[in-house]
Amino acid sequence: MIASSTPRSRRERPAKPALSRDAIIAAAVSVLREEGLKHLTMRRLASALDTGAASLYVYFQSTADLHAAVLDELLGTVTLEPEAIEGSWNDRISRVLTSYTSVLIAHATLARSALVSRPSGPNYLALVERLLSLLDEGDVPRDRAAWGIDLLLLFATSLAAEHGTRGSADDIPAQEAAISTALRGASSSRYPGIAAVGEDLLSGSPEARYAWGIAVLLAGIEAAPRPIRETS
Amino acid sequence: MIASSTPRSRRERPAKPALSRDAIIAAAVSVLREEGLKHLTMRRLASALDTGAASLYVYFQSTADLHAAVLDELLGTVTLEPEAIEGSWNDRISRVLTSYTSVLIAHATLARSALVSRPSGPNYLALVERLLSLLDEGDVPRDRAAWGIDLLLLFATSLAAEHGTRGSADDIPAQEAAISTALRGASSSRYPGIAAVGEDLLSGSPEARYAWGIAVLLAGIEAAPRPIRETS
DNA sequence: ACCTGAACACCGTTCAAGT
DNA sequence: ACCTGAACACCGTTCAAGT
Repeated sequence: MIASSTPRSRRERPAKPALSRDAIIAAAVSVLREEGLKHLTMRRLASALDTGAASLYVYFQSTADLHAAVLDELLGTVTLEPEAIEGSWNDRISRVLTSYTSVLIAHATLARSALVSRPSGPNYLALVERLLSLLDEGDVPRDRAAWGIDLLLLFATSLAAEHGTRGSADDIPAQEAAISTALRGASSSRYPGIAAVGEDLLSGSPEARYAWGIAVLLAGIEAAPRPIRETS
Repeated sequence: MIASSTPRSRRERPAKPALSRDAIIAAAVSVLREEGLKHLTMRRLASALDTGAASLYVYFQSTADLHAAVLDELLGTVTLEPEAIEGSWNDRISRVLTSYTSVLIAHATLARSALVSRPSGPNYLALVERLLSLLDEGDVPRDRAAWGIDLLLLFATSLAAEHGTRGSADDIPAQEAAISTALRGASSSRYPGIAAVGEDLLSGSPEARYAWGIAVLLAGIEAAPRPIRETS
């Protein structure tokens, strides 16, 4: 009578894959692509892997840890060597950063993770390396390049974070309308400066503003010497 | 027998204050100060106000909406007119932005809200107004000032968001150690640029880096003309 | 109009117990 | 060592019902 639990050996279905750090990251990326970061939770991911949430804690200490790993994975798709070789080093830096930003924007909310916990994986290092060499091409002094990269990446990351999750795409117009109304409605007696500048505070496409931002940073990095801490 | 529910009229305790947008914001700020944004939830806030979470939805559409209101409230404490009148306009701008950043840092995670949904309340407008006038003092062309303010505030906000919630203060050293190890461990054959720059990628106090960042932006804003979209 | 309790549909993380 | 189910302590938001 002992119905020995036949192990139903030959797989009856896609053979539940063995758990591993890489397998989990792969599944996480696919959940991210299909449902967004909001749904990339330990529980949701576990169910995608046909296991329980607790099992994931063998591989990741926390949700933040998981997000960092996923981010590093995505950073692998950044284009470090743009096709077009012509163009100044400025242009090439700008293109690399644009690629970085669009990867982050595509995966929305993830950019905010990047802001909170700086990545330090191999793909991030490769990006830093590339930026360093481009700044070197432009004869930017090494000490400024070192700090400048932080600024450039912070800017690119922030813009992605901003665009990233302005809620669902639906309320972007609503929100811009709010800001726009606030600015336009600003009484010119209380806010004369704002009234004088007017529409220009909001003008320009995101792309134009982004490009100008990079230009400002590069010009500034070339112009502003690093502070010298000297004991007079 | 009808024990008419005596309204126990004269207050037996601090007289539950009437609900109102302002009262809720005040309570929210105090929860924020005492427990941090992580605990500033609809439910927690409701219980501080001795009511149910559902009641708050009469005044705020969502948690994001609530956070925006709280942020605007805090922006009221930014120092727009530093005492010391001496110093260049550069210094004064730097001081205003520093005040803005420290307000955001003090209330940690909130900076991330600022990144996602740009504030548009009166206190934010006052800040923009002040920055405009300082840039005007520095003879920065109006069109560049308009876009430049965005850059300056984005930078200040991002830095606050970065410092804001690197998890609990405990693991900041751990995280910096991770980055530091990653950078130092970077094989000099694979990452020659990083190896060459070395420690300098991580050098400097946060304050020095912040100050340099502002200097870079101001120099860049003065140097980089706005793009002209001309139909040749 | 405002307020409420209860419900729906979720979370992260821990832990004792199994293999 | 790895995996699991169940539990603990929470969430945001909606809704019918009350005042």
